[in-house]
Amino acid sequence: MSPSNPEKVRFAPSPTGFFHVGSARTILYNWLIARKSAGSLMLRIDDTDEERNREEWVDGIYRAIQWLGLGWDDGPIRQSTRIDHYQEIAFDLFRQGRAYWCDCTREAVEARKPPGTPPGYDGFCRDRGLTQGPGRALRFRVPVGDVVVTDLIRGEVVFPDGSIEDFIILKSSLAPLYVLANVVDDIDFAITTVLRAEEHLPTTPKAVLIHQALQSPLPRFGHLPVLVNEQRRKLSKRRDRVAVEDYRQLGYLPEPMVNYLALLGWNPGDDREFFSLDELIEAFSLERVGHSPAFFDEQRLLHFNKSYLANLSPQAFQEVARPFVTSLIALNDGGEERYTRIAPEVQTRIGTLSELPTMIGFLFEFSPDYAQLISKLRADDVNYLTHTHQALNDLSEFNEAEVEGCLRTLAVTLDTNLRKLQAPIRLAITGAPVGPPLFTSMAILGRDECSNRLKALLDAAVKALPES
RNA sequence: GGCCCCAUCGUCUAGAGGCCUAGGACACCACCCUCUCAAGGUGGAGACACGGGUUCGAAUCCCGUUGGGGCUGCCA
Repeated sequence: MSPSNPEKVRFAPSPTGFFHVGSARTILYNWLIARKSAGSLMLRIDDTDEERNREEWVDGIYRAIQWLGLGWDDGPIRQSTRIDHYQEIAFDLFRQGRAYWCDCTREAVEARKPPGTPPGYDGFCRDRGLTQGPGRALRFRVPVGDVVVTDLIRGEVVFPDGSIEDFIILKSSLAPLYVLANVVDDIDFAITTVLRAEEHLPTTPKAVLIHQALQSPLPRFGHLPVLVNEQRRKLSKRRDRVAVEDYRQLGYLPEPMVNYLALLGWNPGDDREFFSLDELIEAFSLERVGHSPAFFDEQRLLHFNKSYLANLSPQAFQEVARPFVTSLIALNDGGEERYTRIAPEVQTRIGTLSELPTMIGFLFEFSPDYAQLISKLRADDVNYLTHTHQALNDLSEFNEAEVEGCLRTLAVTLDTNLRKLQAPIRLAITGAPVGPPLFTSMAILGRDECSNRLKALLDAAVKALPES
């Protein structure tokens, strides 16, 4: 695809909660368009609703964008600092007869209409010639005629005459509403393309109308399919786990998150599924964005995370994983070395970094529930453990190869196989039936610690089952 | 209720009238590999919502039905 004209796009979240994955996808697509066209992305904080905004959410937005590895070229600008400007524009609209003051309460509007009538404003104050005053909001006078929205993704969407009510652009408190503020900003900052979630499509004709009233050329609009949960409902901060921050804490990496998000609603047209940011810039195009809602599938996200973890260099893996185990490592004098040795062994065994402490904790602190371990022992296990304990003590050298050789020989001697023999040993050494490779783990722990752990389980077992 | 959007395996999707016996990926199942668990390898099961058109020919175009979703706030 040949480079197009530089796009000026914007990402305009409102700080009313945790930054969520839908927002992450929206800024990603905007960012990709900006980069691909050698244009720019503006970050705009839509904080006109002082009731619901909180400063910590603003910080959350910055942090999340940074974590994702994205960024912005212009801003951040705060709509809350431009209130006067929006008001001036609104007053202009009033002076031009494109807006009128209205003192109807919601209740009054409902009371006027016959029961069962659809909700919505009835235009009561349209021609009352009200002037500005307390309790009066400013409504946009929607002109007669269909409104056509040309959408980059969906084509022409027609909103028939009469389907758009006279909507409020300034509250009675004179606080501007978001359609107005957005249009004014999009004009002032010469935004060329407005790319946002599909839930905004119904308000787009209002934006178009304001642009026309302001005699400003329209930006291009594009509406991305919404992200839905298992019940196929729009992802909700209340019902669903959607906070980018949550995924970060669970041990998801930003690269697979971005990669997964890119593919939710867009596809490259071939079978590729792994993309770096640069490759995304190269491959991305709005033409290949889908039309239908997409389920945010954690299972698939996990797959991407796991793949990325597995493909990290051992050093890189150690570094990204370290924050999840620092306190564990500190528990043991040789903790650092143990961590370094075990890290490569678990790299392909975890889906998220938060699984790490459970998987390798036994190397740093060990206080298993022996009663539970004993309940997992099978008939021959005490015998196996006894022989293993002895054989390992007799070993001249204690390293991974020696331990493995010893146990393989022992398995033959005991007329069993390694699979069966290692099971109780693993329980004794790691405290769990599954985990990292056993021989490596034992070598890391050293002979004494292994011996102690084997003995401990043996003693506990003998005490619990005197007959064996 | 009104307006709008959407409709291919369970999920994300490929498919822009014949290349489709519908392809890939996740998940699932089986087998192989294997010190457990993973990873890796091989194979399997699994979808064009329905009904009418248009056409020599439809997953692809049109209409309708059904289903799902979004909006319907002096929120964004």
